[in-house]
Amino acid sequence: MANKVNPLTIGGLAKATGVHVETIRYYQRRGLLSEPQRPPGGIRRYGSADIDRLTFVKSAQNLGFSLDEIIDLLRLEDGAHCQEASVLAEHKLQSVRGKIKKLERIESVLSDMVARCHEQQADIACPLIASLHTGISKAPEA
Amino acid sequence: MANKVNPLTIGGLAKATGVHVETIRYYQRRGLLSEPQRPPGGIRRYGSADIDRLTFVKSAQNLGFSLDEIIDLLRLEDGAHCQEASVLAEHKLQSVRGKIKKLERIESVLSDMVARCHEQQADIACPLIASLHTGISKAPEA
DNA sequence: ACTAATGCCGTAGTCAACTACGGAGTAAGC
DNA sequence: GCTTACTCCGTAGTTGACTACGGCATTAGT
Repeated sequence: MANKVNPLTIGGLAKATGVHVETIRYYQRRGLLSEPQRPPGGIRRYGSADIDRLTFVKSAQNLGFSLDEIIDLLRLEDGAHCQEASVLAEHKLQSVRGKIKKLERIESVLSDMVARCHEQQADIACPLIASLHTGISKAPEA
Repeated sequence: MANKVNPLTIGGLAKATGVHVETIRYYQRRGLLSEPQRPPGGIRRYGSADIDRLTFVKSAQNLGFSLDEIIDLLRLEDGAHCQEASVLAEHKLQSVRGKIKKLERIESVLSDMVARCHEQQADIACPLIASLHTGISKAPEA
């Protein structure tokens, strides 16, 4: 009973996209992907539009968008809202840059600590442990 | 009934450290902070050792350690296990560097997309939305 | 025609790190 | 001595993104 344009079962769609079946069903429940009509007493079929949609979701997710944010992006999906979409993307860009800054601070503190551990020869106390007691690494929120 | 060495109630400890009362109690349940003896029919009191401990936890958390990892660090807290501690820190350092790399890739893709949105004048389609459909931004796992 | 594999569907569980709630006991200020 | 605030304790709810389960229907392969 395979449709010509929508040849895939949900399992096939899962294989084609690398997205777990249960995750696809979860996305449908969340409204990220529509559920095709189910032929009376039959099985739903999926096609390239669905693959594309899942690709979109995964791409956006890889860029750090949450599912809720992706729902927003999907509302703009026709490309007629470039302005709006780029505002969302700029916000995300700011937050990504904030996270990078924070991680870089962490990196420098951590590598300092590790370096001091390696330098230390016959000292008694571990400089890493000691540092943690002083609250040295407080990082402002991103 | 305030103790000379341990003058703080749990609420005072919360204020002194900026850690929510319920969070302190949660840490006690998780074994990150011990519960002082409760005088018969009385209330627990806390002191500077507890402040120090919470500072330790928060510092480590700010460095990206999970509570489970912090429990490990606390086992090494006496400073006699510098070697072990620095192994944990080096692992964490690797993972932090991985996260930074991944975020930097995301940053460059996002800023590209935003830039193309801004350049675009009379085009029809939004380049940002278009990019998301191609799965362009797939980032390898950290 | 029969069987193994899938699909469908609703509900429930997972993880991490909290956060909230409710009711009873205790402490502190006036 | 009264009132208000705080403590104690166990349990349950939250968030985000899934992941699993169970039972029945349907489909694909032989």
